[in-house]
Amino acid sequence: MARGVNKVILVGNLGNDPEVKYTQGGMAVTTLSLATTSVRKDRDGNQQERTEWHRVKLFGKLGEIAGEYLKKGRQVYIEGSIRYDKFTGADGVEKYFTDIVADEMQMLGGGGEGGGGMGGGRGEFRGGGERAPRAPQSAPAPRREAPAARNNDFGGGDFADDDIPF
Amino acid sequence: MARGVNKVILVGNLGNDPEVKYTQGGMAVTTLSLATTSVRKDRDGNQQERTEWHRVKLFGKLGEIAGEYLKKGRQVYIEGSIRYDKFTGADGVEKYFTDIVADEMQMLGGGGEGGGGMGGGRGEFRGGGERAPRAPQSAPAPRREAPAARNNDFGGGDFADDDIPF
Amino acid sequence: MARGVNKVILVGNLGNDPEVKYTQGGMAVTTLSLATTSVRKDRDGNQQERTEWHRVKLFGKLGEIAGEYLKKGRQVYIEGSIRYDKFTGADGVEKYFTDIVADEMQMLGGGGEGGGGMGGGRGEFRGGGERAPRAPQSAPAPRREAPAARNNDFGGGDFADDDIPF
Amino acid sequence: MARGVNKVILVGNLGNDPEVKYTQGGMAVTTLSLATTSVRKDRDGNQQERTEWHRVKLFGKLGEIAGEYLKKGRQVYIEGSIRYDKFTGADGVEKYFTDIVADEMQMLGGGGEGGGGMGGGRGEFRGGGERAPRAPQSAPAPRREAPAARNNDFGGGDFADDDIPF
DNA sequence: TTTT
DNA sequence: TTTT
Repeated sequence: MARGVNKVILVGNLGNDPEVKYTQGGMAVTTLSLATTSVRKDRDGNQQERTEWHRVKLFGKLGEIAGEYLKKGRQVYIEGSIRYDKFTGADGVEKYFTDIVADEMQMLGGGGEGGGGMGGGRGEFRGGGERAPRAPQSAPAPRREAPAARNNDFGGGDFADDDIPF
Repeated sequence: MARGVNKVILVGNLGNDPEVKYTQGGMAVTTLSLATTSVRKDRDGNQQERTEWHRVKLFGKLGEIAGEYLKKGRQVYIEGSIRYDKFTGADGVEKYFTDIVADEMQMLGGGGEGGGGMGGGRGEFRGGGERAPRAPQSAPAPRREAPAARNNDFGGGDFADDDIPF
Repeated sequence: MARGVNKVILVGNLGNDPEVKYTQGGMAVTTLSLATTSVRKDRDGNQQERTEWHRVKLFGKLGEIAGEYLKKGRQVYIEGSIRYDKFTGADGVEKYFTDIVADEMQMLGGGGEGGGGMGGGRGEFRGGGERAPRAPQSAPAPRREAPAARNNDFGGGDFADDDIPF
Repeated sequence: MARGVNKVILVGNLGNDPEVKYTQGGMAVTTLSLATTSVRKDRDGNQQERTEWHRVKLFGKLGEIAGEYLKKGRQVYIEGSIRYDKFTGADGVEKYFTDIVADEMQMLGGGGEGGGGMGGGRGEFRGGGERAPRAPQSAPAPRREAPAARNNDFGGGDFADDDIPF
């Protein structure tokens, strides 16, 4: 990436269960509806609330993990970037969409029906857009240990370089 | 604010001069068009670019300062939050808008026609939505010193508390 | 503030109960010990963990709220800046300290003894360094509603300006 | 990474040229001294400045690029995490160090001797800790195009997946 | 030690 | 010293 920074950090609760789809290539594309609420006082001193509903997209392994562990009501930390898209419908009307493309996810404690999920586990995930196995059912089995993954974490490489003073 | 985090950090260049308007109450509402570009390789190994154009809104004093110092091409750091709005047009068609509401701004060196602006000065600004004087011309005069302001910086207060070990 | 960005975002768990002190001027100064853990694979493919312990300082009302609601084990979101300090001890030896000075705090669900605290409530706080009342006992009484506060939130002002399209 | 968020975002100027060293394994380890300055008013209404000097470490390719393009005075955007270290000197005295470990870097316009560097180009870099070629001189040749790299960008992989709607 |  |  280059020329610019486009970074979004969200902490919010899911308004619904994640929606997982797969591309023809077998890559998971998961969509979350995430609420963040802010409060301020109006000029009469009354508290006013406003909730933003973010549409968050998670690709590849990150999307699979989200589909596996997140549930409606769950609180989650998302780091990603904003993407604006425009589509022209069959009726010729242009439609605009704004997505948050996640490249990191961290489940937070408690909240909603999914609260405590994963046996109370909490984990951070950074999943990549790498091609998922063709069979989506092969999503990662629940692990006892809090799973960890992140976008652009291409397993191999020499990053496990003991030279780096971790 | 409460229940959630909704934070955006952008570093980009202005596609146009800032557009400054004033509310009936005399508050500045400035709109920036800010580009952030990312690069990736497609499956054929070719570099692909994608540019997002963010619509950034700055209110009050922060908006005045932006209107005063920013120019097309200028590089700027913005911190704020995402806001989604929906309007129904006269034709009954719903239109969606996504804005980045700035609560901090920092001019960065160089870039475009405005490059070096402010006599080469660079400054961070945190402006508030506080009501501006009715006469918009009363925007802060250019200072030799890099001006500083930020949203929610309500001048007075006891924040200049020497107890705080700065 | 000016010329630069110095921003820290942490999500971690408290290793101990908050430690609250008061300045002569009556301002709360609360210190948290906050753990963040990262995991990586070493070159032998074994998972390695590393935990950073951050010393987080919260001043004024924000410090009072932290002292009131946070407990050992609690998960919390902190936004602030890094501050490096050097002191010379009575023995003439220089000692270095690094603090995270919080300007926003958000309690997250679950975790530790304090888990669920506040009647299960969750809240975001932005507290200021404004001078606290001389009597520290006057910390905000627990509210049923998730309290909200933030640094530089100087209550009054005109920010509750209905002109701003919240 | 897992269980926690430890994120730092800095925009500052280099106080000196980068210092590049190499591990026995041939990996670049570059150190920057980065200044961020904040301003506030003391209780007498006088402006007070305070500068933090951050010690930023960049490993692998990211370190090579930093050593190649950054210069004293240059303004730079850094994203990374905080790492606290303790060493015991030969005299038995414990010494503490705090580093910012970069995982993304973005050169910003203007500033100091290096100002405009790279033929006026500006680029974002995300370099990895991947093992560099044994011969450090083989650092990437200056490119006309703003180079791009980031930590954990393990070149190959399937990330160039045209399925992902970029 | 930067920058303004 | 936390958490999983």
